[in-house]
Amino acid sequence: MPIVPEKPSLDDLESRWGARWEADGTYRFDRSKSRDEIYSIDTPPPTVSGSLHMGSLFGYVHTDSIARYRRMRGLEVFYPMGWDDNGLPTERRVQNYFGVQCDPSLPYDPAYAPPETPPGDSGKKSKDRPIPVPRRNFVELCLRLTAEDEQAFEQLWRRVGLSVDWELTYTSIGDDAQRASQLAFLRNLERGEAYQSEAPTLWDVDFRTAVAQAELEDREMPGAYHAITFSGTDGGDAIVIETTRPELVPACVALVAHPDDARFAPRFGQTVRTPLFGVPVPVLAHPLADPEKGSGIAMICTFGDTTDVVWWRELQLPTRNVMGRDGRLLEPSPPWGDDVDDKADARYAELAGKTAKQAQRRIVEMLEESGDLVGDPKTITHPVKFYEKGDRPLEIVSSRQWYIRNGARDPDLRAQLLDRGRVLAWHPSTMYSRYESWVEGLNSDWLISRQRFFGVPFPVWYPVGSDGEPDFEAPIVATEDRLPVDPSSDVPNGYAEDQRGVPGGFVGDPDVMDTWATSSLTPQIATGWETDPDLFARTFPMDLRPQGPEIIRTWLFSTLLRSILEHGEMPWTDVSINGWILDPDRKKMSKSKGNVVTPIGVLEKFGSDAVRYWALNGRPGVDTALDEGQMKVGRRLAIKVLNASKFVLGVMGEALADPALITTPIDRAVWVELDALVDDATAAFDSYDYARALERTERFFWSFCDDYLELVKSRAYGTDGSDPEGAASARATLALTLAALQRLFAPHLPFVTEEVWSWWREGSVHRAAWPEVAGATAWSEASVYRVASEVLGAVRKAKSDAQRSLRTDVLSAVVRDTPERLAALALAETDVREAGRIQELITEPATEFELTVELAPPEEKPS
RNA sequence: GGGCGGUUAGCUCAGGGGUAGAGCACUUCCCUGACACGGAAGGGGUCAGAGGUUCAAAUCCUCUACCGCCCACCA
Repeated sequence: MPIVPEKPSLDDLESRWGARWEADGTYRFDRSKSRDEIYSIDTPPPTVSGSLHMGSLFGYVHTDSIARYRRMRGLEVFYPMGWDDNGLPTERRVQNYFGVQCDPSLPYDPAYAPPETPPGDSGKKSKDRPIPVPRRNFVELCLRLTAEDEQAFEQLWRRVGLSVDWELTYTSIGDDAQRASQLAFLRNLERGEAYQSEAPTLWDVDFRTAVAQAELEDREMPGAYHAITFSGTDGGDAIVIETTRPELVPACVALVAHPDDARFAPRFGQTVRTPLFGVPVPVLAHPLADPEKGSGIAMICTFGDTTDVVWWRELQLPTRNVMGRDGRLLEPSPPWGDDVDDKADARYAELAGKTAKQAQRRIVEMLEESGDLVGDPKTITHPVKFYEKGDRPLEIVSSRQWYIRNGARDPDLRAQLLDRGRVLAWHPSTMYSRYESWVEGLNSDWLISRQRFFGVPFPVWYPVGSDGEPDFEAPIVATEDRLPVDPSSDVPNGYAEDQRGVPGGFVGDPDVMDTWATSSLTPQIATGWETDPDLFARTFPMDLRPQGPEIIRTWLFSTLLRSILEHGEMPWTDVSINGWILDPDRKKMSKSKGNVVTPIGVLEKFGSDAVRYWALNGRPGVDTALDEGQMKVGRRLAIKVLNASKFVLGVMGEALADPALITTPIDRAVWVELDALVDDATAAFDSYDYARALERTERFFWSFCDDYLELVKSRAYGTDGSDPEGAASARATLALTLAALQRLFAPHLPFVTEEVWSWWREGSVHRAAWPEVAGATAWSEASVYRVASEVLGAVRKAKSDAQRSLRTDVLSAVVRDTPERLAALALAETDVREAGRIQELITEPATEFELTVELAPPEEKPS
């Protein structure tokens, strides 16, 4: 006998069932299953940066619904969680939170304690200078803060009902992740896929690190074209160029125009002199020069932008570097030879030490004084390259870095990556084009080294020659059995610690890897690559990679690349790309406006199922507005599930969902519709369209409550005992439909479905079998259910129009409709009359549906 | 500059050759024996614009406009 609470409620479902699932191990991964019985998910490790926002919830809920669906389909779901605690966001947060800054030159202090009253996450920048902290102490602070954040995230994920197996959790800075990162790197190195190179590199002057192509973004910035005169030699006229970066005039190594540009063709091969410094530079031709831009001829500097790098490389120009790694102009003067203006060094000295901005102001004054500035600068806005997390434009400096080949310089590899991307099942399919345009636009190999502190170090040392200089051409690599290693504290085989940094000894590679170098290995890290071959064989390649659209070029591409390089196969078969969260009304949320929506806040206000309902209404890949209205609707749905379940269980008693008992035509008709729903929802989930599955299920459910329950109520109660077979049919249909609906809703509303399932079924609904199409057949051409629903609805409308209660008796009702539909109606006449309180039902053939009713007169109210 | 989406009711969005849909908001009614954390009903739309294909277009094709995103060597 079902045990139904007197007053069902959504209160506390999260904590009650959350604890029960944990205790029962409901989502525990059973690793005895074989690969074809397993569904394996490459969960995105959220960046543990201290803030939990609604965007974090959105995509994860989508994935969870997919995971729950697959689990109910009988697959064992491998659903781990990872934490991305590696890298710059953490470093930056630790700096701000504790008011410290890493100083790698300081020795480790085992007794170190952070400031007693750290500034915390107040959001205000401390006026105090940051306290310098040794590197290893700094890393410890990072670990300490991320551990707290990871707790907060786990609590949030549990609350929202993610069905992950929390025993499978990994972190991107943990030993396993470090080992995998270093191992994969060593394998890349062995196969020649990783290499070192000294080259011009995009450089963030604030973070003082190199930056990869994938981390760039353009920002529209104000700038100005400065027209500047280069005086001719060899009897030629002066040439006017336009530049937005006049401060780089001292770095100029040539002028360049398009080979077909008749204005400059006579000057090709001639020499001109730079203003102020009088440095002779050649006038050259290159097809990349755009005759339409500026004055049609550009100055090439080392280096103002990436085009300069191309020209410098392809025209084999000398280097005249002026930009320092701190974003200030270098001292002393760049190498410009002897044949220069007498005042060249003195003039440059006025610029040296200044930031690019300051230097620009000064050099413009100098150019005005010397008369080399033509007219006033013309202000423009133009796109400037920034590191996506940075605040100042990137500079280009020459530095030694590690790279991994990614197809940018290898047409065969690029073609292979495009082909592989095409066989991935993209959900939605249009997302492939983003991958394609990224791969087609790759212009450099993947720069994986970063001049930072908190990250996975390169497992590499360099021998130090007798001159005290490291030999970068002959790296000493760690052996695989020693991983993970930290070359700044570990010693290479065959050396001793006292040989560190001395002639004839060694030094460790000081850099750490790009976070994507680790994140690109999440499939390997999660599945136990090279550490747990048994697990690896059961879970790799994985089935699904869910992720956001903004990291297709980073996470998705790099993961695919490394899997192809290491395993020669794809890391997964399917990828689902979730949409973006938009603020309500596209207004920016801010604390001052008081309209910030926090996950915890809405989860408490509406309940987890309601918030999931909102998220799951966002179509795959479609940007979705944050909408508390949808959460309200979700809450109402969850309450309806409680009440409808309570009612159905009360009416049907101990009835079985035995199809053989379903003999009444309208019950058969409902069963047919249920079959269609199951078919629809299953197909939707199979194509990763959780939103469609939810929408269809919800639509059926409301009609089931409004119409079917009303229609069969009376018959199912069977109070007069006149139709025992009809009562049994109704009860069996109720049982069948309720069981199906509870399971169809389970991936979306895990808490309320588990609650109502527990009232009458053994075990978790989340381990119950997904409903199957039964192959039901109806007893009538027209759907008895639909005709009866329509008549019932018309009766309700008539009562509502008359402003009468739905309890009002109908003395007589005349239904006009097609003969076919009237025949269908006849099969449900008793149910319709009971539900509508119709005393006499008359039918007349017609071409279309029409209903007229005569209502009982209102009762005199007793005074 | 190249590409991908989008434009449907006041709002948030489904639908995708055959009479325009849902929820919210609004109006009216109903405390009916599951549900007032309810329920019933109603008003409200030239489906961005223009052309084309078709017996029939919100839906397919072409172009235009605007919005968003991705990519691009950005002097």
